[in-house]
Amino acid sequence: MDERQAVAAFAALGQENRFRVVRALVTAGPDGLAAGALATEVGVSATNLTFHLKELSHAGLIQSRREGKSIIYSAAYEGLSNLIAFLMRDCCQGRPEVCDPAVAALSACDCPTGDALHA
Amino acid sequence: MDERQAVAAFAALGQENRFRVVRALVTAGPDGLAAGALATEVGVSATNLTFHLKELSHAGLIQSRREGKSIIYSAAYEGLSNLIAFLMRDCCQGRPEVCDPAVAALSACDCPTGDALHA
DNA sequence: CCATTGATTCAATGTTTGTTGAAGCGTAGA
DNA sequence: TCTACGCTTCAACAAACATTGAATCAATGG
Repeated sequence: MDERQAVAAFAALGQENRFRVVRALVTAGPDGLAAGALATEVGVSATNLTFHLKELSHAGLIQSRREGKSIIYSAAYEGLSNLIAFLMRDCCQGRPEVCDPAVAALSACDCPTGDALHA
Repeated sequence: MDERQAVAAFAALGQENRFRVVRALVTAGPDGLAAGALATEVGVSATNLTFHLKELSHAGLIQSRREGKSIIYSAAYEGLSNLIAFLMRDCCQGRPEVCDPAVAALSACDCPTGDALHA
């Protein structure tokens, strides 16, 4: 991930409705959510949602697939992790002030990666 | 850090010139850089830089202090790490697809935190 | 084939954001 | 105190962004 992509991803996340979309999709897991369900959950019109979904897709943070009449959106985990990795690499630079708290947060997390850090 | 703050921080980083400012300040370390030096390094006018610095300061990503005629800006490490931590907590949710690569990036990093992970 | 449902495209609009140049404020040195 | 320097404030403007409603497209069921 280069600077241009990272900035685009940050810009995509720097909008309330888009951020909520990503959050909802990450929470939903790999199965994702249909556009209609997303619109309801986030509280925006279908038209407006489409606009934001395009933006997020272009930033590599989400992906979509058709399933019958619905279009299912899901989080692009790789894009998200690349963004975190880029942020850490960029901020780390020999300074634990930034990285340590991030790792601490990860350790407190309930996921397998967090568990591994406990060992 | 709540959602509102996180979105503001992402929006702040989602602009090329602002992103470069943060990068330059993180690289510069705790000593920071004078506004003039920053303007030169990022390649924007003094007026424009002030605009972006205000934006970043308001997002909690940088801080400033006066030193003689100059005003020295420096990275707010706490704000940055809070952002990373928030992103990881929000994205992790029991899924190693996101967290694992981030940790891998950290491990490859040359900083003390990365070194600790090697052990 | 027609009607219906789910989602996108299009055009229009109001709002926010980024950029610029001129003017102003604070600090330091002569 | 006068001048120079560094940075910020202000006002103005252009560009980008977010939102809306009407029209359109794709898939399904009767």
